[in-house]
Amino acid sequence: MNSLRTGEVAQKLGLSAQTLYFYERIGLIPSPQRSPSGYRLFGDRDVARLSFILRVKALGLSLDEIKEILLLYDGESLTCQAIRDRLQHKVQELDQKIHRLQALRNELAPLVKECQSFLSQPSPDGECSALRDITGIGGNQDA
Amino acid sequence: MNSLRTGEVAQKLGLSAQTLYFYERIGLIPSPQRSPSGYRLFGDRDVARLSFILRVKALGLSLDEIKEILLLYDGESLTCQAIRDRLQHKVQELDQKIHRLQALRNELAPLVKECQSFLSQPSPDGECSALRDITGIGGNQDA
DNA sequence: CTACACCCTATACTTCGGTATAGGGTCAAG
DNA sequence: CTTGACCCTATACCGAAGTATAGGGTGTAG
Ligand SMILES: [Zn+2]
Ligand SMILES: [Zn+2]
Ligand SMILES: [Zn+2]
Ligand SMILES: [Zn+2]
Repeated sequence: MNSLRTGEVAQKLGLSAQTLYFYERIGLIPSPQRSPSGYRLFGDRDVARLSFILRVKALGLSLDEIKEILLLYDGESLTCQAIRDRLQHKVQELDQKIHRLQALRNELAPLVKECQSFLSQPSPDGECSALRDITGIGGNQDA
Repeated sequence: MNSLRTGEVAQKLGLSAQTLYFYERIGLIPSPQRSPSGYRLFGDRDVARLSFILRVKALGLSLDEIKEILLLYDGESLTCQAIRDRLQHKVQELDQKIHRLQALRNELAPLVKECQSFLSQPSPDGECSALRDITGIGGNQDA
């Protein structure tokens, strides 16, 4: 029975009003009721749905993935299995992303070390090997 | 003395011509010489610069970060220290990103496990606790 | 009545690293 | 001379998740 206006919901959930419009536009939430003058009135269910969205978003799911889950929910076919499949898929994606980033990190880190040791103990030829490795050119040079 | 046309450079480096135009537009590479009829003619230095860009991009630096380095290079102030600072900064950013993703992963994984064990051995009340945790609502429900 | 806070819609803009398209020019072979 | 491969510019578009702005309506307090 209690209904909140856009600004109140935004305040409560830490969103902007624009974000609420946006979620409505992309079909993540249904268009809420309106007051006679056209103001949105969000009921408890609307707010609960938004809370769910934010909770799951914080777990790292994209709005599209959340929308998929909510479609199942709306169709009353949101099962344990469906959730499990999606979360598992997401975990795998996260693992892949983590591995890729670690691979990059492990290529970058040695170069830093190399530069570091060169800075503390320059070799006689005056050129850091990491700098040379990266540029593939050597230090500065013209034409 | 040998100069390549756009398509040849693109072919050689595994880029599209559009990408070359794009790099030129954003100032990553200088506008190369032109033939009398207006065709781009990339010299050895141009190709070397592009190779550098691709090499460093493969290390995970953004085009903006690469541009910064190239500006130093163009100003002949590309030092070991400058490179080291940038790479170190990047490594730190990668570390942060990795940690964030791992935190997400570690929040998600237990939920998958919970659903998994519920699927193999449903509890009497017919509701998976992970499903309840996530939705904050329980299974399906209306108004 | 008027100021002000709040609300509405529609549209454009943001970042990033390009890709796609439209509409035209150049050049060598046949 | 025409065909076809190549080149040019300018512009729009992609995904993701919004943010910003313009231009207007509503509701209440003084
Ligand atoms: Zn996926
Ligand atoms: Zn160095
Ligand atoms: Zn940074
Ligand atoms: Zn479950």
